[in-house]
Amino acid sequence: MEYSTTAPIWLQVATAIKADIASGRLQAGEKLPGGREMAVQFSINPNTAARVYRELEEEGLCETRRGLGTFVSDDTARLQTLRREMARDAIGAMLKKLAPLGLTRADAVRLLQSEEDF
Amino acid sequence: MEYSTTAPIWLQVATAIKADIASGRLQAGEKLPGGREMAVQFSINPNTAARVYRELEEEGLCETRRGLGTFVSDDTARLQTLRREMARDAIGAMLKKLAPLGLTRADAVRLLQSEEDF
Amino acid sequence: MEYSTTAPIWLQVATAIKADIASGRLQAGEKLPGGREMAVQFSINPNTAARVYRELEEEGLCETRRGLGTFVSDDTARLQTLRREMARDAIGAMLKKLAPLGLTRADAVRLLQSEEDF
Amino acid sequence: MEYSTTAPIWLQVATAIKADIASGRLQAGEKLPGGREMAVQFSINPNTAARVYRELEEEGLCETRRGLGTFVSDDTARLQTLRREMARDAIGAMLKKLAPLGLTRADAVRLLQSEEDF
DNA sequence: GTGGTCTAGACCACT
DNA sequence: GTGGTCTAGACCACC
Repeated sequence: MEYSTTAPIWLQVATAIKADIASGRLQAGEKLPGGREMAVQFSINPNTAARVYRELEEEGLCETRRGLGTFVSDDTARLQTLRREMARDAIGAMLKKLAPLGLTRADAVRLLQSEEDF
Repeated sequence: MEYSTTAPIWLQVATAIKADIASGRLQAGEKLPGGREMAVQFSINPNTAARVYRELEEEGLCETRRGLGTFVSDDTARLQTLRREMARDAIGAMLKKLAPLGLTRADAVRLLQSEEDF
Repeated sequence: MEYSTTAPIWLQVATAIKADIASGRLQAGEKLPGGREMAVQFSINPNTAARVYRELEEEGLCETRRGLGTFVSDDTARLQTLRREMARDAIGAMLKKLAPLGLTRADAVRLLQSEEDF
Repeated sequence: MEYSTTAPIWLQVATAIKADIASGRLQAGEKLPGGREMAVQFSINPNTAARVYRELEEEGLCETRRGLGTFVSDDTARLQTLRREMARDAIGAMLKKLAPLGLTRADAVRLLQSEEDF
């Protein structure tokens, strides 16, 4: 058996910010805190903060403008894709857990439509 | 922000065994490996293995009979409940991730029924 | 015939503490000595001390707050139940010893009301 | 704190036999098994069996007749006293447990007369 | 062989 | 400082 290890901090922070973007708490084009400021907010090293922005940039969710700072992408199509990716991931994870119980996608639909409060 | 830590080994192993019980890979009443044997299988200390069985016992999924070993509970009602709990958890986790995206249970149903392959 | 064995140390200590809680020598919400301190007081290993607190916690008599310590439950209803349980146990044990002598509960009442000093 | 130790086997066996005498399972004057026979029955050493009879004899509950064996005392007054002693002990033990709960003999009577099933 | 108990000592996370 | 986790190894009781 393989034991799980903690995800790197930069990934945890990046994921949190992705969630904020997908949910709209961070708007398209909005300015993100600078590296030093983020380092304080998240109690991390400035180098780690930079790693976070690099990750978000590579995913096309942020843009860094020299001398101005880092901004949420204003590519609404990309942002829309992000939402779809996250929904897709959430559903995929559920189906992956349900499968070993012998439950299919149809079963999931049935359970969701049942009156139980999940 | 709170950073995640690794789940304790005993919990990871217990969770893996729970999954095996829920999926039927481990049958009701079946004997589980002894503490020392499990310690070898999972590369853990016998005391940690005992911790695993204690957890499963507290959840009513195993029974330990002194001098004989530990066995999967033969309480089929409990086992059935376990399956329901796990399905419920999987669905609940999904809804929790979908909510911040502005997606409801009805949206989840719609997405599951769409032709996309998740 | 089955010969009696000594009760495990953790149970003896737990029982002593239960008695202190039931008698009010330990008040609801009161802080109990930390694991290491208890280990010294009772001349046991810190791990055994932890076993004691685990037992008391499982019985709902203590609450452990990480980084703070272990405290007597402030659930007065539970504490009241404990008193009733202990009284019930004491009476049950007596009746169990009296039964083989052909003495019933009514006899016990009669003996208690007699002027003999027990 | 003082930890309990196991009672000596001879005492445990003697106590078991006392209970049999008090309850009438062993009648006044009845012959008890010989030392070797008892040793087998209780899985103890013949010397330990002898120790058991010595104890019972000192308490006036048995009589040893050279060449014949050991017999339950036919002193019915003594046997009656035994019954009273045992009842007294049972009640005394109960009161000793009730005292720290702030419960008196009168409370014990009240509890015994209540409709609860102990 | 099994699990149950106990000791000894390490490291980590939380407060 | 606290409790939580993990390791290592001992001895006992039960089957």
